[in-house]
Amino acid sequence: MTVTGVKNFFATRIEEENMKSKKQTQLAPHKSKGRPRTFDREVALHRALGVFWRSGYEPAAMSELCAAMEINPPSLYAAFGNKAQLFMEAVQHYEDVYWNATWQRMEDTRDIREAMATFFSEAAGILTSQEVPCGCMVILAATNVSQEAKEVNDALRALRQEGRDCFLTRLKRAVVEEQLPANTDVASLASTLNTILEGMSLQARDGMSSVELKRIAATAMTLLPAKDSEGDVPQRDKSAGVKTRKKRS
Amino acid sequence: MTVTGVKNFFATRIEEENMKSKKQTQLAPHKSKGRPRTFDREVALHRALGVFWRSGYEPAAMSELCAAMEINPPSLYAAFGNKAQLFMEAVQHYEDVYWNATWQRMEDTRDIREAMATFFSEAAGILTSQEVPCGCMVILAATNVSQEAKEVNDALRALRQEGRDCFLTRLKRAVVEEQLPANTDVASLASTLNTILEGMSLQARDGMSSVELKRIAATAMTLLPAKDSEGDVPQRDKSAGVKTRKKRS
DNA sequence: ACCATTACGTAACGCCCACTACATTAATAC
DNA sequence: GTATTAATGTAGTGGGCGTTACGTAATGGT
Repeated sequence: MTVTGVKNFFATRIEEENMKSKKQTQLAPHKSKGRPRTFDREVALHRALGVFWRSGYEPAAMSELCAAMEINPPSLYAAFGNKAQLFMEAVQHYEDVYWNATWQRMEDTRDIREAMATFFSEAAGILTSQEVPCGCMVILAATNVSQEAKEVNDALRALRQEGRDCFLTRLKRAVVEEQLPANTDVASLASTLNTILEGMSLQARDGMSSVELKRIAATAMTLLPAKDSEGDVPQRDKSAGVKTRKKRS
Repeated sequence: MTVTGVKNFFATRIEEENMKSKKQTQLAPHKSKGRPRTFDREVALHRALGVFWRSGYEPAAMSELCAAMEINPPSLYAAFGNKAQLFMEAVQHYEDVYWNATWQRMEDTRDIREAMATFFSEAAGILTSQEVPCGCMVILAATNVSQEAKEVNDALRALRQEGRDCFLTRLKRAVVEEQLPANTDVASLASTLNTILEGMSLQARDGMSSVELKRIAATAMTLLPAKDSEGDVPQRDKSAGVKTRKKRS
């Protein structure tokens, strides 16, 4: 959902294997002629994801990736193209495995405050889910890269922008559903929430615990303006008045 | 003020010149015997700062630095030691030139809301002051560095922590001065403000304008709980009591 | 059986990095 | 003057990076 155009950032795909054998990784018999590969492509990709997540894009050396994936350079290049393509595929995998469900849950949860609180709480968990402090791969893995990795950074920046847009869409819906005041500055609020998410990612990389991050998340929830029944700024109150549920896949 | 121990992170200083000739850069006559240097050390340092700020620590190549500083490698190494020491000196210079006044102003401003609003507004200006999007050097210049640059990253992490501590100290004072409710969770609030500052830095590096950043800053100011005129309950207090306030100074 | 095709392991390739020998030049000390 | 000290420019150093030749091994097609 949040990730739409990742695979298209590198149009020249050396590897089109997933076209002809979509589901098979190692179990299904291979249709093509040559020697079959001796490693599980998805397992290798997942291991590469771990390296990229912990080290970042440029500090992750191909030798390190090869060691973690337990394959040699020629196998890696034959299966994934090059470092940038491997990284972008790892990012796609990362979003699918770690974030998509959480984003979807934010969209599905009716009450805006519960939706946001749950999202940020879960985010705090994801950001600290690795054994080593990492933060969010989309946010951090390509910061401070040299000029030649600009394409990768641009791709990740687009994904970060998608996150901000998700916040905005969700907040707009909350206004329509009268869970937020009509005069709420949803644009600034969405940007601020996205800013906090990115900041939390930096904090997580600095070693902040999940508990502390969730405390920040809880504090950030006070950014959501109280629903004005009629007056100005009363206390927060949740008498659920949900109308429609916009499900989008 | 915020920067205290930068110079001590690299105890082995090749260059102790600033001990024997503290103020002279090029103007004052040199006391020592040998051939005098033909470049202004502070000017060179300032140019190095620009390169590090825009490129980050590791992407900044020594060749790039030499070109910007208009000196050759041997002169650079003789004057600054090595890349890490040059960077830390640039960080010190960066704090002095760009941030110290702003931090100090936050401390000096009586009203907490005005202090915070001014700080974040000025921060938005600093983060976008370079021609190229950069963000904050302390926050971003050493993210995603390889293992061998860990010392540099640790030094910057300590500086980031100092920033959070500055927020905390200022907030505590505001509580004492009864500008914030007594039950304010100053620890979480300080962490959240620091998180937003770091997030703003990432946004700035992604190209966000000063205007948008200031909009975020204004939105973030709603995090500050309203001053309770009497014993009312102005702020949510669901996270129980807060302990573990680490006082460090 | 034989070929075409594909993945494999070994061993490198060229490039750029931070860093430095070395001879030279320019100042002070005596 | 001569000696001493220190900064300079040229031209490299070794090392790690991403990537790839190349010969071999293992499959399917016929």
